[in-house]
Amino acid sequence: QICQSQNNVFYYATFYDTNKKIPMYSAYKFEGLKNCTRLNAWYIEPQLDDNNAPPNMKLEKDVKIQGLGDYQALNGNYEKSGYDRGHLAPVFQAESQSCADTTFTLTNAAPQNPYFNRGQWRVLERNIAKNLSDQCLPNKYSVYIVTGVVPGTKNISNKVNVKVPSHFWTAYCCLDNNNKCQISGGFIGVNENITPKDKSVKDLETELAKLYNLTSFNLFDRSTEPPANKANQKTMKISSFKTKRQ
DNA sequence: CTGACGTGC
DNA sequence: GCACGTCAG
Repeated sequence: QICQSQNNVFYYATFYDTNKKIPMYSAYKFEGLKNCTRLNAWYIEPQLDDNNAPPNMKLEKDVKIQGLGDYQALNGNYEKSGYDRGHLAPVFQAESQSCADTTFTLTNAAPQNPYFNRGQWRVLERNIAKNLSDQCLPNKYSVYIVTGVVPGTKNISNKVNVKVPSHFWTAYCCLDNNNKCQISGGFIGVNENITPKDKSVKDLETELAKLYNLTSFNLFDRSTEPPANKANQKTMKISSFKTKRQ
């Protein structure tokens, strides 16, 4: 579990698989379209490979620790792989420029078919942002989005142990003053440039439980109580995994 | 940094 | 034509 931060300010949360070296999901709050610009570099998270490192993302060239890359993907893993570093928490839906900057960390990215990333997935991110802006923000709902992947069996390349997702999915939930979800929905698509399928949260949970081989899977916190307050006083609703055994 | 590419509007 | 999200050099 990583709370993505720069200078100790936290912007969103990621559940990262250090074995497969891709995130399972990123969860964040949507506050409208901000026209943020993109970085042209990707950060990494030193604390994954070094327990003593502080939890702020850094540029790879500024990190000098032994065993770098043992527990996370590095930029070189993606080079000439034929895959994009596809954002989970996207730039397009970021709440601020600093937030957009912090999405450029490899723990928030997974190998994505470039035509899918730049094609149908991009269209989906934009459509969701527009619908949420029209339907939820004017009502003063708090909008939470969680975006994740289903790991496939393929590695990004012969020698590099970074798993290529079989699917990308995303789900949103608009909470009213009483923390009740008033508007919600989701999408899932295979990692090819095919239009992702529209799903209710419930149907998406059922499909994901099957794909993850879990007994149940909850995208959003079922409780009406706000979750433990963390991460810059944002009440982030994190999806939860319930595994058969762990 | 710049230039380029494919997608989709 | 234009915006977008990337990549290569």
